[in-house]
Amino acid sequence: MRVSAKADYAVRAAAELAAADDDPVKGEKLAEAQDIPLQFLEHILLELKHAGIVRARRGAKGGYWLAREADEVTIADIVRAVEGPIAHVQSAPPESIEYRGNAEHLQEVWIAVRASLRTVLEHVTLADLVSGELPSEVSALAASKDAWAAR
Amino acid sequence: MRVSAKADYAVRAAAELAAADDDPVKGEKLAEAQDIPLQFLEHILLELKHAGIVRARRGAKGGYWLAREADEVTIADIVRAVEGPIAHVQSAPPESIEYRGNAEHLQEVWIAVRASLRTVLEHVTLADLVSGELPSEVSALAASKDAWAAR
DNA sequence: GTGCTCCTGACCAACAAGGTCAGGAAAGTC
DNA sequence: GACTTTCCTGACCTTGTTGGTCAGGAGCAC
Repeated sequence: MRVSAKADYAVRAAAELAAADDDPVKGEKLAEAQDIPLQFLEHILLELKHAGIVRARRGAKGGYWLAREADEVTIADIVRAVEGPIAHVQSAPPESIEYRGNAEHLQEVWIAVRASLRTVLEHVTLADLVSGELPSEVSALAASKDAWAAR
Repeated sequence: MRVSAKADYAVRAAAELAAADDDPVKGEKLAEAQDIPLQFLEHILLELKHAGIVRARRGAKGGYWLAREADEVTIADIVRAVEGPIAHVQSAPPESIEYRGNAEHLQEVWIAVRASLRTVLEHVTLADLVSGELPSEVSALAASKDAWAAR
């Protein structure tokens, strides 16, 4: 239940691309802006490219840019591109697991876990992230005092 | 963003203990009831014991039982005992990370992710799980059509 | 003392995380 | 056409995690 460095880096780089608004941005500039190891970032950007989220051109004047508008790319898209499916249990989707005995209703719990993750990740777009205007359900979650307490 | 086999096993075993209601249950019986490799399960139960969730006695008539009432143990307690903190980013709690440039608001997003996980995991108790009567927010999440669709 | 059951550490193979290194292949510039 | 720039790709590396197994010790009950 943790967020990998790769996913965090990917979202941060994508946020920079969203702010650059279709102008190609060099990998090196992204790496500097977000303090990410360049060569590692290049691998990540390649994955985002293969997922159809980002485009790229080589050579002078080359760089990376978003394949879609910033308000049509969600955090979930990016996390899935680099980490794979969200909220799998034992590497399988929760709807495919059969539980027995007293754990029978655990499936519904894991489904609810996935649904709750989706309500955040699929509703925040890169445009939201850059502008800081998160969807109301999300900022409500982040606003409660409890949300900031470690546990 | 996945649920490990260990966490899944731990919750399932705990559900069996919750149903047994303070009678010591042998590891072997738990392993059979939930189809978990016995020796692996013993390690997991040990972790639950160290976390103060479970108690145990050896010898004939020995076994495991819950240290607290089933309605006072949440899924979050169990997941934390075996997987560590929920929703850490790059192995650090989201409230401790500083984001720069266009990713500045990413912190709020990760905080919201953690909060949304907590609304599920901290509100479902073992008693809820065994009875099948999940808290209304949770069953609402699990009930929506979308929640069961793979993506 | 003799089983029974938990407790614990050691070990193991496979894989993921988080990178680095080295070179190739396009795109633009002169 | 040569040269530079920048992306593209695969190979490699170290460390830790996942998902276990194995072997023995320690406490409890009879």
